[in-house]
Amino acid sequence: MTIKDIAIKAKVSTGTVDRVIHKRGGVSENKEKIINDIIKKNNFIINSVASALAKNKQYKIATLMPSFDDDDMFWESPFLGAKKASAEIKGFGFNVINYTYSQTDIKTYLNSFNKLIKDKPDGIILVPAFNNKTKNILKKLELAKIPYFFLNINLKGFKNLSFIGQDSFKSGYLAAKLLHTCLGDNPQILTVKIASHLKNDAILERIKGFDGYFLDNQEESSSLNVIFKSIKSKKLISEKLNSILDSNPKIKGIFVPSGRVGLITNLINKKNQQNFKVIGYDTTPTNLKCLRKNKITFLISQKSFNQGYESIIHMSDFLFKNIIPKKKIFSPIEIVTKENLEFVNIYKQEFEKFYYSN
Amino acid sequence: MTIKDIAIKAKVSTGTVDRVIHKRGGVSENKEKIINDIIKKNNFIINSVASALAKNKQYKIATLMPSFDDDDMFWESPFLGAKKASAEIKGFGFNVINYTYSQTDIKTYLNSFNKLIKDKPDGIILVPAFNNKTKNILKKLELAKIPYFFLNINLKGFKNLSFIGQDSFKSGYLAAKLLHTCLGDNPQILTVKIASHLKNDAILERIKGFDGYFLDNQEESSSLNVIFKSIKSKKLISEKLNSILDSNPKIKGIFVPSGRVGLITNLINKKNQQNFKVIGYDTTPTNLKCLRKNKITFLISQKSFNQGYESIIHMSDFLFKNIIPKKKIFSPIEIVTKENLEFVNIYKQEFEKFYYSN
DNA sequence: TATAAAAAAGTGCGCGCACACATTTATTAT
DNA sequence: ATAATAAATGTGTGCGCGCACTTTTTTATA
Repeated sequence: MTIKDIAIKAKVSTGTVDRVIHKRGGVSENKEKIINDIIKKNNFIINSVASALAKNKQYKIATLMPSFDDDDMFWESPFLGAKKASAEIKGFGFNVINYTYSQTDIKTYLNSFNKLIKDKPDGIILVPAFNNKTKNILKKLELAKIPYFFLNINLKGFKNLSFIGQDSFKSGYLAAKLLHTCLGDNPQILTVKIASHLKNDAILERIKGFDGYFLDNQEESSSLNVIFKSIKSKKLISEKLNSILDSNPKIKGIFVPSGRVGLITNLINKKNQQNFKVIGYDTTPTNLKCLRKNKITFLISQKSFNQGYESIIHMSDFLFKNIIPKKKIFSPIEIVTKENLEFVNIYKQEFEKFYYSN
Repeated sequence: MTIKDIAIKAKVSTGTVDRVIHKRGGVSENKEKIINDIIKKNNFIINSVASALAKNKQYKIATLMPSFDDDDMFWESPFLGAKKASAEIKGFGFNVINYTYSQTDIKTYLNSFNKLIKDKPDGIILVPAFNNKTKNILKKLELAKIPYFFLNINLKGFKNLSFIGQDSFKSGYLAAKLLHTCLGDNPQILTVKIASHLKNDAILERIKGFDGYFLDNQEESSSLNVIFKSIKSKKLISEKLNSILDSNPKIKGIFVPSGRVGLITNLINKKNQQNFKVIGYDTTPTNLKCLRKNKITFLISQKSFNQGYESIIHMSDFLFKNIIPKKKIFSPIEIVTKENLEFVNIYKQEFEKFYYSN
């Protein structure tokens, strides 16, 4: 069934059918009804392949994400996910341009944003940072009526079309549940925080979720916390950490509400290791290594590859088919252990192999 | 960059470029080199959208899966996954026809297969059953040179192009790890089997994996098993089950290597419930209900929605782009708990909403 | 009733490619 | 040297649709 077929059935021209399908107006009521009836009856759906070709329109989607390096590979995943989606939709006229910034250098953030704007993209995928500055720059987008999604990090009070990421509260809640299940009632758990965490909404939400679980499921719960100013002086962290663990032999679990969990567990003395159930976030190479060595019990994955992928797909669906995405698109909260870790980044691996071999 | 652009650069016609791209032969060596160099240099990738339109070819993919009903909804997921993929690739000329059979009635299996064959599909996605009969019918496919994938269940000794499903051994291994982590060393675990399980390779592999874990990680391990002939007489099962649990107070964990875990846990007496860590398979509605009520601790998901989806996508990539799939495509082994269950079928939910509203 | 203006409906081209067919050039046989 | 054949290369059409443009029909105005 094609537009032509419909036109013949309805005894009109293809132009009229086209007008009805795209609601361009200028069609008499009765003909519109006839055409719509035929469309419904035959379950006609526009051939998006032919549509894309005929439109002959080039769309630009820009992404702005933190960069990745050997020290922190986290942001490689969403980048590759976006790449995969880009490859899929290229034939439909979509060009995806990727910009990056350093999470510790606001200048790079603003610079990249300004470059990005100059491209005049049709849609933007943004991992927001530096909340106060974001307000200003996003005003530009709203004035220019450029739709944008937040990826991974959700800021409130913006007119982002969608947020694609994890429900951080619930992921913290799940972390608590896992430790509770492993350690039994009223376990002594050490939560390891880093000062910069306390500025990160997602991490704060995880902690809230973690505490919330025990509030919901136990009569009382006491918690043990340690906060490190920075992760630079590893010696300092190591000393402090081990002294806490030594002097609190009841501690059976360690919760690190960030992707730094591997770094932390590597600083625990050998003699202490494996006495604890350790749970943290993100399947970075460092963390996976610790998981393999039983230094970490569970990792909670954000499925950031999928987040990157989905963000591009949803944006293209919005631009191309005018499908309005949900305000919040939550990615699954995935539990990773030594025994299923090989399947975790399976799509990423597949894609890398494909992409770099082309 | 289009074929035309390449033709101009290489000072040949588009036909010659076409011949090189599709390796149709009949092009002189030097021109072929010139053209290939331009393609590589410019990272040219064929526009599959235009290609699909020009090919003007209709592909048929047939699926043959077990049917689903209120009693067992498991097979709805891969069906919907396949539906989603179908919708995506329809514009590329793909028509997906779904056939079903009853896992307890071999006639329906053969009937559906014969119908399927008559469609002369270009590719087939098959959930195999009745091993001995499968051998015969698949010979027909091999004679007709119709490529086929196995979905979810893998039989050995066939010329299936690919298998898409879970690594059952490893999923059993993971199940053991989870119980071990929760219950500590040398836990008493009851494994609940049903006679029909023992004919199911996947379930046998899970059990192997489960036992394998304890062999790998403990000095010694004793195991407690119960096998039920059928799941029909629930009263019988209930009595037996509770008597075992009553007389073995050391039992702290229950392992059901199949999707019947919800049914089983529902038959445990109230007073006993929640004393155990229970682990089983598949996120069927029944099982999810038990998870919500804390009757089940962990479910291991096969991600069958994705399996259905991926199978169609890989088949279409093979038929359309001649991309040969891996011999075994393993789907992630997903751990589901009460706290992350809402995100598990998120794609399925999304799709259902979309599909049934169109 | 004639005419202008607006609304409705129709027409034709081109998007990038695949493929059948036509034409040109090179090679071999006579 | 010429015809016959094979190899190499070129040409043209159409896939289904979107959109600009043209034509026809209806309605409003003098």
